[in-house]
Amino acid sequence: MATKGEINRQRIISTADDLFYRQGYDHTSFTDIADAAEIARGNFYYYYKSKDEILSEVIKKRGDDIKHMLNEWDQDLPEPRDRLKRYVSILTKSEDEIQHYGCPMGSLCTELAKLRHGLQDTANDLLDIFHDWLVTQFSLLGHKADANELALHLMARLQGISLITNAYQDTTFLKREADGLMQWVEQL
Amino acid sequence: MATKGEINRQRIISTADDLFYRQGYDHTSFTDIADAAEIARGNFYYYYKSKDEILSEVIKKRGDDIKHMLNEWDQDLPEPRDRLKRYVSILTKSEDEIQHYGCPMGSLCTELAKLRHGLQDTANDLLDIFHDWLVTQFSLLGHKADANELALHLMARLQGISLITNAYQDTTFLKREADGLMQWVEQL
DNA sequence: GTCTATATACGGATAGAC
DNA sequence: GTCTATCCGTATATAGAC
Repeated sequence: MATKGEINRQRIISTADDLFYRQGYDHTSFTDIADAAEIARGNFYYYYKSKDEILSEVIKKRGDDIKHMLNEWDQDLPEPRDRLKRYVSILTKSEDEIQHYGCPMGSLCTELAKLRHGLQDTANDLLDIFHDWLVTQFSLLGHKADANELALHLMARLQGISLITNAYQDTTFLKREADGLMQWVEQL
Repeated sequence: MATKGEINRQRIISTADDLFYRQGYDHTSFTDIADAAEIARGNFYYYYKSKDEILSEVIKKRGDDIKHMLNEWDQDLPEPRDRLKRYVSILTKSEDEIQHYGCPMGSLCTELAKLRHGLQDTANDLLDIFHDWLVTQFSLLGHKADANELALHLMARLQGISLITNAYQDTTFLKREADGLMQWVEQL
């Protein structure tokens, strides 16, 4: 049963999630979140006692979302090679978001590193979820010995492509690189 | 002749340059810069009329620094392949900075995109300086037709490696990827 | 649980004495 | 050119009426 309080808590977190992605964590104020979620600013602290706590919940939510997505991929795609291709296709499937706001994980990790924020390690857990899943897929493909290296390599490729696409606000490069990565996965 | 005013202007910009890199632009206050440069906060506006103007000057300085560096490389290294290797070796030569603060250009572009800052295009000019230089080197190497693609590809690789290194605060991956890129340049 | 009003700190930016 | 004092807006966070 979803009480009204739980609905409000969820709305705060998903609104903050969206705004942190589009504007950055530090640059997003309580007023921004309150206005977007249509919840009075003062009423806010009834649900969460600090901005850090909201960030912590946002990261937790993102982790749950990623795990849920990877579980779906595992169920839909029995072949590890198809799963890796699905991973690469994140680029083309979310090219509009990447163009305007970059990668949600990558840009958050970059920002928290500059802020020397205490939740930096927590944000890295998001990278680890993908990393561990990729290691599994590369291992299943018969690259057990260098699965860790391949996983990090592929993640870094996606991060670099996202960053350049976001900086130039243009998806031409992204499309070409996504094609190249698909062939790379194909030939593994 | 360097007047005292010019020395102060330079000190403000190079202090801001350093702090914008390590803390981010938005997160760096006038107080931070004033304290680090040992110049009174009020005295500050005698030299620059806004924080944006300081950012603009910092970007200009970074551009000048990059151009100067590339000119030196051109003079020291007659072979385009050696020049490309020198570019890749940025990673290992500045691995400590990358580990703690990421790539100065990449992290600035990422931040300005989130802030929807008016100087975003100006920051992209820094990327263009490298891009144009890389296009020249790939063309000289006989890859004139796809020099643009190769240049963007290589830049994105460095950005991805820098971001992952910065997030995990570990240079193991960077060293391995730098080796891989060296081989890639060798086999072109 | 929800609202208004407000405390407190710090941001960028300015005025004016010296 | 250099300093102190200060304006004004906004940030996070809290108090307390309802």
